Amino acid sequence: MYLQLQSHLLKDVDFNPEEIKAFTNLLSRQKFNKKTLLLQPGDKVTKEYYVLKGCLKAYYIDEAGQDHIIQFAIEDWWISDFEAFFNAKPAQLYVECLEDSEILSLDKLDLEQLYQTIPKFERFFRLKVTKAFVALRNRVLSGLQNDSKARYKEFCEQYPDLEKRIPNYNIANYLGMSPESLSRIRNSI
Amino acid sequence: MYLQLQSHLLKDVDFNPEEIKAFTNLLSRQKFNKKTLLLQPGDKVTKEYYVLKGCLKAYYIDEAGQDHIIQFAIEDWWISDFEAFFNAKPAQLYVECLEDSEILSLDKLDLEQLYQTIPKFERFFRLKVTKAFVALRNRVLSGLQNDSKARYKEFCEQYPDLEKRIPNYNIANYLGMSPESLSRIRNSI
DNA sequence: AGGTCATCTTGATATACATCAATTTTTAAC
DNA sequence: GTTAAAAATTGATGTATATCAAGATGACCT
Repeated sequence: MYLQLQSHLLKDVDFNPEEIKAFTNLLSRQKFNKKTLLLQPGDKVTKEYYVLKGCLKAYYIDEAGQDHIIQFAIEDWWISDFEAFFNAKPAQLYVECLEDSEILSLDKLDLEQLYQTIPKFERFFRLKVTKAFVALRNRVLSGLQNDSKARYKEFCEQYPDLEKRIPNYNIANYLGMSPESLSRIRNSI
Repeated sequence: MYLQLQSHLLKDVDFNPEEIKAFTNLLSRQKFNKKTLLLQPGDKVTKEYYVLKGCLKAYYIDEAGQDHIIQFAIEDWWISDFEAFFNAKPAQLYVECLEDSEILSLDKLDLEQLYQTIPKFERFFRLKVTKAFVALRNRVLSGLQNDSKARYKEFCEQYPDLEKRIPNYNIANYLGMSPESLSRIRNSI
């Protein structure tokens, strides 16, 4: 059950079948329609979400009313308001389905307990955060070092699956440029 | 011994004295002069560094020969090429002293072993990475949402100790603007 | 199919900020 | 303390990209 999740787990840490079972037992499966909000600011964030199928975005709306996309998630990715999740603070982000999606949710309390009984999971999630950290660092670097066109090209190389699937204006937002600019860039390639 | 490190450890996880002892036993202390490189591209990264005293920067030089500062570190901060450290890859970054500095270094192998004997340290470093992750996320957001002036103001609020201590052109680089712009901004405030 | 709404494109204008160049101020070295 | 080197400032100009506005294309609903 959840074969893709299973290989996702085994990619980083060699769990045995019982450990995987213990983990999957904690998960609950749900379907959500496009435009559904899994989280919005103020919510108590008790879960993180693994995408079985579909596409989501996490974004933030600043004081000026502008929204800024922090991450996308498609199949085999995790998404949530991780800051709120880890620090037990209310959400600052929206998490919204860009497509009809099928999600596994993992509860924070269950996870904490799992850490106690099987410390290997502490390792798994440390590795996961570390990878996310590196990806973010590269996003910062890309922003400092590249102009819009180069940033877009890099995005396409890194996330070819996202580029096909996600509307222009969402990608532009993620890359920190206007939809008009992205349109011109696409045209010029 | 290493009182500041001790309280740094206890801030996130309640270690007992033996555990702290086990940790500090792994550390080795060294002094470095200003401009010394602790790491440079190609090095095997076997250590991460805790700053007892001084100031350092980690930066990257891109294909165009431009350098980009990824992080600063002063007293009570950790610094290294974390991507290389965690993934056992050769360094991509330079780590350089901006002042004469006193450093504790922690070896990766020792740390891995410590994880085995005292899993609490796995938790400690997971929390540390998580915090760094959130800080980076905010840096991305700040870059997307603010103009140069607002970014500088935010930097000053967040890191008042750095702002005083680090040369103009290093801060400008970190914030992704030219030294000239930062100078004008400072003048206009 | 037709109509409505969302998304994308294209052109004209505006602006924040980089770049270049020259000068002043600060720091470091002997 | 004098000189050299590094860092910071200031002004003039250029450019990437935002913004504004209008129109074209595409998707979705009944």
